[in-house]
Amino acid sequence: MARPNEEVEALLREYADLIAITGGDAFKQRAYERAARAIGGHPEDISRLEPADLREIPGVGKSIADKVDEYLHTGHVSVIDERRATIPPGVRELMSIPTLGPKKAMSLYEDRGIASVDDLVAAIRRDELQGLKGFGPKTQENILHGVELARQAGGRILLDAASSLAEEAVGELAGAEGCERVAFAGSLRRMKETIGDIDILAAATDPDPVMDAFTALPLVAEVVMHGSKKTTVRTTAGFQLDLRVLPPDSWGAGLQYFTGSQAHNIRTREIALRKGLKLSEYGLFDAKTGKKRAARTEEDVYHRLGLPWIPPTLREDRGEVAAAQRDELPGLVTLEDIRGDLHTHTDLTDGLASLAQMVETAAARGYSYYAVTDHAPELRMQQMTEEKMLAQREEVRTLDGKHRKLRLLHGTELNIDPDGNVDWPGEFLAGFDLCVASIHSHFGLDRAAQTRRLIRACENPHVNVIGHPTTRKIGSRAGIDADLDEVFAACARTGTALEVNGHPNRLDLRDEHILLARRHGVKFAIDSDAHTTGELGHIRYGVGTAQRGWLTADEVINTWPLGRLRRFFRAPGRPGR
DNA sequence: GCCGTTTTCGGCCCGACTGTTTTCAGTCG
Repeated sequence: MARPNEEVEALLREYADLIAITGGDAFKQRAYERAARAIGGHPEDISRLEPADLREIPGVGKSIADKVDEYLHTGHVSVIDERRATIPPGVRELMSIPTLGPKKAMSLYEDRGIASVDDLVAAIRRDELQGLKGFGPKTQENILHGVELARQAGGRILLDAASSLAEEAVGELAGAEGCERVAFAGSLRRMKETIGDIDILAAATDPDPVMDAFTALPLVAEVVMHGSKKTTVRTTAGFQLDLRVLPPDSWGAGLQYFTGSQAHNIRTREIALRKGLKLSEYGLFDAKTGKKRAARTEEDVYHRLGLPWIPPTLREDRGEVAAAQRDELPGLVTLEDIRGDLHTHTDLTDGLASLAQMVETAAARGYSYYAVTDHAPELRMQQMTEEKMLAQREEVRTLDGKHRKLRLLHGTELNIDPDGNVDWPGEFLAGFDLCVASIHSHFGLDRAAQTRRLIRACENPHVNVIGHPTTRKIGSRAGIDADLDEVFAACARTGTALEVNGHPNRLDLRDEHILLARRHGVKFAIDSDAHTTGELGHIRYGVGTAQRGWLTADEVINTWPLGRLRRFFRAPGRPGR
């Protein structure tokens, strides 16, 4: 579904880069970058929008809407093709090397004919950059180092890995001399699905001991940049951490600034400007007198801008600032709202912990209900049988009541076959408290077939939740191609919940799909899909993703009391249990 | 190229660090 949006985003980004490389208007370049981001993050499939609707997307005006329309109809944009023809594609590739931007890339091409990363490495090795302005020995060394690092991959990491790195660093820095406060900010605080680098913010009057503690962290392999306000290090795995140290009375403004996103910050700074104020990481100041108006807490900064505090997971410039101005921010679902987990596994199938161990951990998490949903027989390697399932149900009923506040639900995770059928006949399915149904095979069916398949699963009266609906795996498998609008409409019509799977390599549905689905009035289940006791904690990434999709607790069925949840599972059109 | 509670023209976020062109441009976030 997101394909056309992603294609257009990439195209507009390329055009923005080409404008920068060829020395075009910097504001025009930024306008294209902004429109690219907005289209990439737009919840609706843009190929279905009329040009007039395209212009409703922030940052998209007549000129860009026309280009997008041209692309959607012809597969090309003539002015972009023309601009492309003037610059070899490898020149843009040069900009992927850290410290090389458009100016230096163009200078390499114009003065030395360098048009690829390989050309550049060869030129440096042959010492052919002599006399080229801006390319002294240190710069050349940095370029070679940057190319080497890029070739070793590194790249973005998943939320759980980023969280543990950040928590380790924050824990260590908290003990540094003079460190009054320390926290992570950036995309990790916004719970973005992958993290490119970790931003840590500390408050101290004297920054030096904190900086020194940072560069001395055991995880540090290399100090990239070391100043008195900002330091950057790289881990042995090639991952980057930034530390900013600010005066303690700038804490709130710093946290606001370094949490981003960049697009959100631009929005808030524009509001500041209109109010005759200037916003930086040091505080909110009167533009004329320079007098400080707010800085101590994030709440102070937002309030002084005339806004309520905006949760970090919303700060993506997807309309949250306008919603805040109208005082219409959603009351987001929180981890504390979650009363139970509806998708988990045990060692009866591919989990690693016993039912008793999983239940014990669920009870310790304070849940009021907990569903075990082991795999059904069509996932052949799990060798599931009716007998095994019924034996597990006995065990569940026995364990139920061992924990005073925790009710146990016996469920299963069914497999949706290519035709949309699931394991087991209806009479057997009727014995479960709930059924999650998921796609585990035939990922390559065409769009029509996948759409039909998912809708049929929704229409099965025994199916309560569609598990990891797109089946994507971050960084390794694209989601299936289906008409998600049709699928979401079917979920709403049949009272089937969509899962927000919290496993860090799934996060499925993802934020943008959640935004789209909730327009249809769908309900959601935030699940861990845990296969170990520790993975029950993954539900927090599901909550983060749900927040990024603007979900309120009422839209999430596993925030409801058990009675309401059971009524939802038996809603009209569904068989009695 | 976009946009509007100062504006349909004239703005467009702001600061840190590095390397090098010894006073600042380029890059980054």
